[in-house]
Amino acid sequence: MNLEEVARRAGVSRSTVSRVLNGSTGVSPATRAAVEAAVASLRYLPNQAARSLAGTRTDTVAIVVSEERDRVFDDAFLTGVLRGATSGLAGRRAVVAVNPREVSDVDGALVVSMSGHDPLPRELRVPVVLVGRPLSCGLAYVDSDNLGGGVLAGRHLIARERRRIGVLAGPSDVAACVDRVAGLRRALSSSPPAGVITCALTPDSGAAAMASLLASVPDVDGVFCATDAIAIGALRYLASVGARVPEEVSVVGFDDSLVATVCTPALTTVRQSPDDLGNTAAWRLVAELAGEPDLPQSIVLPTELVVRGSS
Amino acid sequence: MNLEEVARRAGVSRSTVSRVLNGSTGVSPATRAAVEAAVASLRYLPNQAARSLAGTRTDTVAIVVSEERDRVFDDAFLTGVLRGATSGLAGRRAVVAVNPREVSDVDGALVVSMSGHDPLPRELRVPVVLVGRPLSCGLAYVDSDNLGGGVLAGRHLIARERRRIGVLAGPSDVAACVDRVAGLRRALSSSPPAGVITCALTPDSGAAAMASLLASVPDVDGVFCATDAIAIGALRYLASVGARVPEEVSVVGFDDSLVATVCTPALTTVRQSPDDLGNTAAWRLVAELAGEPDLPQSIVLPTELVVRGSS
DNA sequence: TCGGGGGTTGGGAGCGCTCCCACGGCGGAG
DNA sequence: CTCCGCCGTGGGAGCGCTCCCAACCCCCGA
Repeated sequence: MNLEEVARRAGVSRSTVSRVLNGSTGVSPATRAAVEAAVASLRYLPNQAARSLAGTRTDTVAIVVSEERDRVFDDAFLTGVLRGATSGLAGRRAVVAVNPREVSDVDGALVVSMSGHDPLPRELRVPVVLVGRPLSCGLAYVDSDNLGGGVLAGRHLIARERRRIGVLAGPSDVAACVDRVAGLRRALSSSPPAGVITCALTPDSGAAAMASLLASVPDVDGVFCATDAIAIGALRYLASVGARVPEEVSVVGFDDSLVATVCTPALTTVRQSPDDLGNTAAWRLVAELAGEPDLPQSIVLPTELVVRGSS
Repeated sequence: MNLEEVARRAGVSRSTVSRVLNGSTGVSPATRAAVEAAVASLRYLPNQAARSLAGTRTDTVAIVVSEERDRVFDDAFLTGVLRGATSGLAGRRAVVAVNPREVSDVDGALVVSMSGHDPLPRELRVPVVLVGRPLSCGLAYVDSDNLGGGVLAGRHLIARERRRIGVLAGPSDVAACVDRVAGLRRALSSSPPAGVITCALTPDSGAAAMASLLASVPDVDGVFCATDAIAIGALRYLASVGARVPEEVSVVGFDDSLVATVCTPALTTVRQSPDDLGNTAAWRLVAELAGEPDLPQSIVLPTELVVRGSS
């Protein structure tokens, strides 16, 4: 089943069918109708390989998940982004890859990378949109309003009359964490945090960080954690030393992952929407591929405070 | 950059380069080395579109995530399968799709579908391997040993001297749930469950199911939940009515998702490995595409009981 | 010495499509 | 009425590769 057959069926030429199938300017309505009828009755599907070979585009976009370290991504974050992205790709094929080097023959790429300094996106010779703000390079990106979310968390802790606030900040090379903590600092401007501990993005690391925070600031009464995973560890440690949450210490996380609703007490956190992130990034990439002018270099999606029992 | 250039650089013909790049029988060692050197120095990457067009395969596999209902999949399950699958695809490209109808121009497909009766895989005109046992069709599949896991859970409840065991069974058209419950029944053969409630795969639905189980079997002392998500709801409901877990009621889940470690008490559950599932399915598909004979129609991966505080 | 065969290699054809140019027919202007 | 220009259409070229067949070379046996 190829163009030629459709053309024969419609009583026109290959070229005309191609015109109808594509942008198709300058085809008379009658001809167009005939072609469309032939396409429908033959259930014709264009051969993507031939299209790519002859044309200048592949109608394929790479989704690169750069997961260098162990499971830095919240699984729900990743599936959300993936789900949003695939639905926003407007008919283009999505090839997923873990390694950007594997990527070739695509029109563009969506790169989900936690590490803010990842040089790999630059090596792709196609338009790239990042999911998550990069720390170093100047590529287009879509990100949650981590700074604003941090501000919300900070204001909330202040409203709860917390005065000795500690921060479990996550890694210093993860832009999202950096921004979240920056937001908190902004909200706390008059009274800076009593202690800031960097840590990895796991509950265990969060627990360890909570321990050292408590060691250096024994009277801490509020803890802002850069991610829910860290907060889970913090809660666990606090419980293990008998500190009451939220009476003695308020704990606020970030992400609103599923665990935030399940832990005890349920976690006050800042919600972001991974689906929207993926979807928006896909939209931005598609727009760029379509040649739309004046596209924003960065897009920031709102975050929202969700108050639960831990604060 | 095309074959011709590589050929010129290596001082051979297009055909010879092609031979080296592919299975390549009958190329002299010297020639092969020259070609490989040229390929390397030119950083040549074959054009996938041209390959697909000229050859009989596309080196592309579809990963179809058939997520009809709302979020039936545990996110961690999906990311695990995806991660495992992409790494097991042996260099083939993976295109992800939500709808099998979008899929064309692929050599084969991996279908992750919760619904056991999905007719869509059959419509794909390529080899298909399912992740998860289908209820109706006879396609090749890879699945966790849900039955065996159910048996482990049942034996565990018996060892805990539970005698009035209830089941929150999940939906009756989800093969994994059906199998898990069947395993439990097998372990409990001499004393069948005191009550079986079907429910959706969400904590809320689990909580509601726990309520009706408690209504019909007030003295229930053990609950087997077909998934951790259901178990979370059950725990929540039990806590809300003041039932002590595990003293009065033992609760066992299935999946060993992250929440199982976070809830209170931590959940005894059956562990499966989504990564292995995806990886094995990919391997099976690749083997079939490579024409390997005598491939198993079904592959079942082991599950493992993880005992925590809830039982 | 000559012919035959196997191991290597080269080149043509063609996959299905897009792009581009050329061609025919029609209407309006001169 | 003729000429020009435009709209709509057809067909050639060629994208980069694989597949197939033919050509070649060298070594062996007769």
